[in-house]
Amino acid sequence: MKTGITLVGLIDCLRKYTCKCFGIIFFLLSPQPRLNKARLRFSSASPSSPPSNLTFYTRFRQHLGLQQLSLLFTRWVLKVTTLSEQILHLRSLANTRYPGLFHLLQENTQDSIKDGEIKQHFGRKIAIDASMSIYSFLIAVRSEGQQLTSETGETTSHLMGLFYRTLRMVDNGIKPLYVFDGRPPTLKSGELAKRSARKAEATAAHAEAKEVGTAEEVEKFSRRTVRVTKEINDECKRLLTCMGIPYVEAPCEAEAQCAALAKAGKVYAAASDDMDTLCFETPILLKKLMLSEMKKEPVQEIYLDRAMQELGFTRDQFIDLCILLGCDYCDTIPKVGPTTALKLIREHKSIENVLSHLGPKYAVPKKWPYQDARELFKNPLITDPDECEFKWEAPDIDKLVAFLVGEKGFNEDRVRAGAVKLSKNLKGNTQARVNDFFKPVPKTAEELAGLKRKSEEKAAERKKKVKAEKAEKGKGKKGKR
DNA sequence: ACTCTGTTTCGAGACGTC
DNA sequence: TGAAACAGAGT
DNA sequence: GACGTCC
Repeated sequence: MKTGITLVGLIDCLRKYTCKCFGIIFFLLSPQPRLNKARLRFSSASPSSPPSNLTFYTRFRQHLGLQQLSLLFTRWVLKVTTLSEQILHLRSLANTRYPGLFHLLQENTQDSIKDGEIKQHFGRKIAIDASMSIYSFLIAVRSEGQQLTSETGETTSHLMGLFYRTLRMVDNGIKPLYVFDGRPPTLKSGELAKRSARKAEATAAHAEAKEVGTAEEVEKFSRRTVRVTKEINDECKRLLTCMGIPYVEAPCEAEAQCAALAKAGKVYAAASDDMDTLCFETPILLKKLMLSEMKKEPVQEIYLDRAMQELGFTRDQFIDLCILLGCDYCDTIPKVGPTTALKLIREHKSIENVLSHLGPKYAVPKKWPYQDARELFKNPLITDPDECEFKWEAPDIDKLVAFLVGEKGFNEDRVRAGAVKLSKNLKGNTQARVNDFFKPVPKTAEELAGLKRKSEEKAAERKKKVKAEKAEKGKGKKGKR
């Protein structure tokens, strides 16, 4: 036995994770196991063609440096191979997200995307996907790799993140409305299966790292095993209630509910980094809302109507475009990327027409539920926005302190200071709207500037590429576009 | 030349102090 | 999980 | 802006 996972270690692992051996196999077969790269050598299995049982067996035997494996172990290997095929299958189903929609809008429209500052949204109500935020808090709010905890050892990272982020928003005059996830649609099951496989992988890798890996590795994998549990969600809801910040529960996807609220005019916009939200017809999408102040990055404001208008698309066409680009619900057609997708929809107007005019070069996935995906975008399961009651109220300071300080061990002064901010900004609530006077003004000046910025950026982007390659040579005259 | 695809790597919160 | 930057392949 | 702390 030279290096690598020991047989004992592996079996031990298996024992711990009987049902999760998915993870281990996945990990072992992964083309580039990140952990123990040097020690796991039999990793050349390509994702497209799972190794045969024999190949796997042989590799494994060689790896362990054994003449032959016991019968029991052989059986295990067989089982493993079967599982691995399933996993690889799952992986091949991996649907890509929208790597392109944002860029596509950037490059093909003039002013559907506007950069701004957080201050511009003073006084506005904004819907936020709570689960997304909470998830990122659980991953990011850490100290020395460990989540923050109360004295009793309960995680408090999510409360920490939610509390201060909400404070910051309120401080900027934003009235946040949090939207919690319900049950995911069944069409998403493929995606979810993929995720759970990944979780299993991470869990196994995490366990393995704890045994033989470095602290960094352990930390890395611990982040990947993060899950937003019901308890965590409930605590967050409780916190929001104490803070006087409203929330609603979506029957299904929070993104869809956010969009519906925005569409109905209940809130000004949906804030999300996920372009999916646009497909649910939010008139305005705010991207990178919270990054701006600290990192000096602008808040990106995306207008759906302008995007569609400039692309010359109807809503149906826009959705079809998004489906071609790739969404959570179904795969993409191989060889159809952003450029081709745009061209196809422009030419044929709908996926149906695209399909009937599609050359034989393109292999449409056999099971391609684009109609279902479309349906989900057009008629998502949501609660009628008119039935959503939400109000921003004064914080219940006593309860807030009891909860955060009493139960979770937060610093009392900080919590009280936060509560003061909440109360103070609530007063602006009734007055609000002072900034409405400002809005029309920037429209001329800023949009002009925005437009210039846009075209400059685009020009710069293209020139960068073109110039970098061609201007150097001095060969010069290729005014692209 | 253009497009699509695959690989790799990194970061992901918010606050205050210095 | 994903986004960005890069290299590679197919057309 | 680079760091340490929050719990």
